Amino acid sequence: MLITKAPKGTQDVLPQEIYKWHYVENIMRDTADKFNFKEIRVPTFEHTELFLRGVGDTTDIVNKEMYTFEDKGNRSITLKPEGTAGVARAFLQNNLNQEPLPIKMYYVNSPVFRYERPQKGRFREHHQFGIELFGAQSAYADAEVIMLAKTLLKQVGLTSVSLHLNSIGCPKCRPQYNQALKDYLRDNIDQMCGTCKERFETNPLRILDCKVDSCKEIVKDAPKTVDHLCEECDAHFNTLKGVLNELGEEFEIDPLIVRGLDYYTKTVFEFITDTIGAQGTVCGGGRYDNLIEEIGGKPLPAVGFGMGMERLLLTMEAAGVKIPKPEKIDVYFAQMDDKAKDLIAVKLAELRNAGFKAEMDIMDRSLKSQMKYANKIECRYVAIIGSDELQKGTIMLRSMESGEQKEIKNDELLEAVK
RNA sequence: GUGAUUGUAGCUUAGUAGGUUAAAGCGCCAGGUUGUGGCCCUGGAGACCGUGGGUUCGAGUCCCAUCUUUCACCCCA
Repeated sequence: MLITKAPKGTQDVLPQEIYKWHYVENIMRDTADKFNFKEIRVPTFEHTELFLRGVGDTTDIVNKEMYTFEDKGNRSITLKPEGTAGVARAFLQNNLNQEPLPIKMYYVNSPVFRYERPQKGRFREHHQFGIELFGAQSAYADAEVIMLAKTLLKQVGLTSVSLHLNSIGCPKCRPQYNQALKDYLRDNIDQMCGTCKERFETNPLRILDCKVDSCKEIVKDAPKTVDHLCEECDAHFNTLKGVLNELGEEFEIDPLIVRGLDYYTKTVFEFITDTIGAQGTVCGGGRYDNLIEEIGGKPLPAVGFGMGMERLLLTMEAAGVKIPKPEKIDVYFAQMDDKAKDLIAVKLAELRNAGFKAEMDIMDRSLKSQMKYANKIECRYVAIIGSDELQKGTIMLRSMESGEQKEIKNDELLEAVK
């Protein structure tokens, strides 16, 4: 039984629905291209160490959600639980910092693995589109990345996915903020949940993200990161907000988004929808100025985001976005005489070479069945060749839309189906 | 990891208070006289009733376990 069942939390994308994926993938490529980002493809798995260092070994993702195993050479390998670390690794390994900066890259349909309990909009394997921009510290880089996401959403027909923005500061201002937060929480920490008690020591920032009601209540009036930014971070954030306003983009400052990956600094943002259930973050990203250094490179600023294909598709469906169906088949060849098959094969090749989408019967069905089949797979024309036509050197060409049918010469086919 | 939920033909479902050969619609395949689709008609294939135990003379229908589905928590795309 198990061998005919996909593992929990994974999904097949079937031939009948693949056009939906192609549709958004094409828009992603086009949009990235307009912003002059270039595609990068990196491995599906990396050395576990990369994620421990890059994503952070106190994060939930690394702690309990990674698909980690030892390969036959005793290397610890992990299926990537997010897209950025692998790209950063490739950036360093291939010395892309020696190329003219900034380096602007994207990836499409990149599989991401996390051991989670599946639910609506959440899977053990999902696919991400993502953007990484290396080398620019300007807030205009943040704006560019955010605008790319925004444009993309618009291109796929989504206008009501809201942008939530925050700044969580940098290593310079973080300690002061953590101090302020701890000072505020200290009196109430007893009433908070177990994980928050731990976070209080290891990563107080993440307490802001806690969903336990009692914790949320306490956190509600906690100091905000945006009020404790150092001069540089504050200026950066103000510039970003300024550009977005200038561009007429709506956003909401959400002091509680902190993101679950340790590499983020300064800007963090999410595009959130309330139409697809509890897992409403369609796109999440931010600035990660420490990542490159963290994994062994010279310090280099960077910004990026990841966008979930499955969630995007769900959101589009919820919004009633109409995705164009694949093009019809131009010509289907029906045969009523074995001797016609070679001729059909030749005609078929001619049509295909000329750029048409064409098929022939390879099931040896009756003419009636061939017609029924042609109808089901949606053809513009059926070209019928039986012994009569074979003799006369003609083809019976039937329009499946109008039902009209005419006999044409063999060599008139290309012209007739245009 | 926690809580709840689901599991009958490819799909959507029906299966009486447990009782003989498990139904239907859609889909699929084939026919409906001489070489032809979309409607209609007829026929056919297709289900070890998720799996493994148990209760019972007898279980798709009851019990247990397990896997799976779905939703939520958590986390995140």
